[in-house]
Amino acid sequence: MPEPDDQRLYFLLQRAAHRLRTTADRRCLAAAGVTTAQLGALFAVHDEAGITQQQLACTLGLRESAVTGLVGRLTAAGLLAKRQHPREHRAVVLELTDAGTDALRAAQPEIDRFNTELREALGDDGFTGTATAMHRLAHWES
Amino acid sequence: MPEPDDQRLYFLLQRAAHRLRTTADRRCLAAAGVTTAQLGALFAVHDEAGITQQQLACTLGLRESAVTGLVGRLTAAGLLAKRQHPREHRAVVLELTDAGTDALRAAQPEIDRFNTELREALGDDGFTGTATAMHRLAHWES
DNA sequence: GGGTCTCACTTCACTGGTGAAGTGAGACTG
DNA sequence: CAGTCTCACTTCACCAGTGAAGTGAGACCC
Repeated sequence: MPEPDDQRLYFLLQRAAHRLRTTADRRCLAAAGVTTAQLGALFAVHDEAGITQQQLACTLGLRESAVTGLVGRLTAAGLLAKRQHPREHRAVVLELTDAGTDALRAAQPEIDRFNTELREALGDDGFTGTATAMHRLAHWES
Repeated sequence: MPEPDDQRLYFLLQRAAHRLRTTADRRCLAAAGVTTAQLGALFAVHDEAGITQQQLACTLGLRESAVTGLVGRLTAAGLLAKRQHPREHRAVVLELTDAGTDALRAAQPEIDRFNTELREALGDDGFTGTATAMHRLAHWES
């Protein structure tokens, strides 16, 4: 029988996301010195070298101003490098430094472990079902 | 067939949570002048008048320092009042002001609408399944 | 009576996000 | 060729959170 709390999916989801985020951030900081938000950016640049900040914002689902900050912290940490775009004077292209690649490699096992634990916690069916639901919500219109 | 993205439940969940949060915040700000984080605190105080900041932190799943800030903004806005605890000199007890009650009432329809839309987007089964999963993750050990 | 302990709360430096306003070099127009 | 437009990026004020260190009035023990 669902309690009233179970009706308030929104608050439940926010709490779960917050819980997971702090846990994962702590682990990734210990393992590779980066947060999961930073890892997301590093992964995006790894998957598409020479990406612009605007494209990165779109990929991560953030505003450009958020990306300015995120990229600023990553370049300050020496994990990312900004270069001028060959054709578009306003744009910058982003690339991983060696240290960035190292950080990505150092974090990978922790990410895999975390995902495995998530799968164990939810069961295979719960895991894929939740992934589907999250995908739907992330791309939900209005 | 699940794409590789669907394997990375963590990032998917963070994106969905972020998406929902910004949308819901925008709507609640327009309807009642408060964010969903603030609504969470107001609801908690409404459900348990005379709650302390420590209990509130526990209820919301936050650190006490986060609650200091949250309560500070809410008292500054005149939605919450701090009083001295009758027996424990260090503690403060929180209570809703009339304006706080009004804000809660103004936000309620928006919350209900949002939850209904969520249910429509996921389907009844998806909704309850997701709620169960979120509940499990929010109370997950380690 | 004085010293120490307790512990709810606060403060500080930081990450990470929004949204609105600003910037400025190149393209485009007359 | 001067004026205007475009638009990727930046800046600013704000909200929301962590984690570590600090604070201080009352309780407790000699």
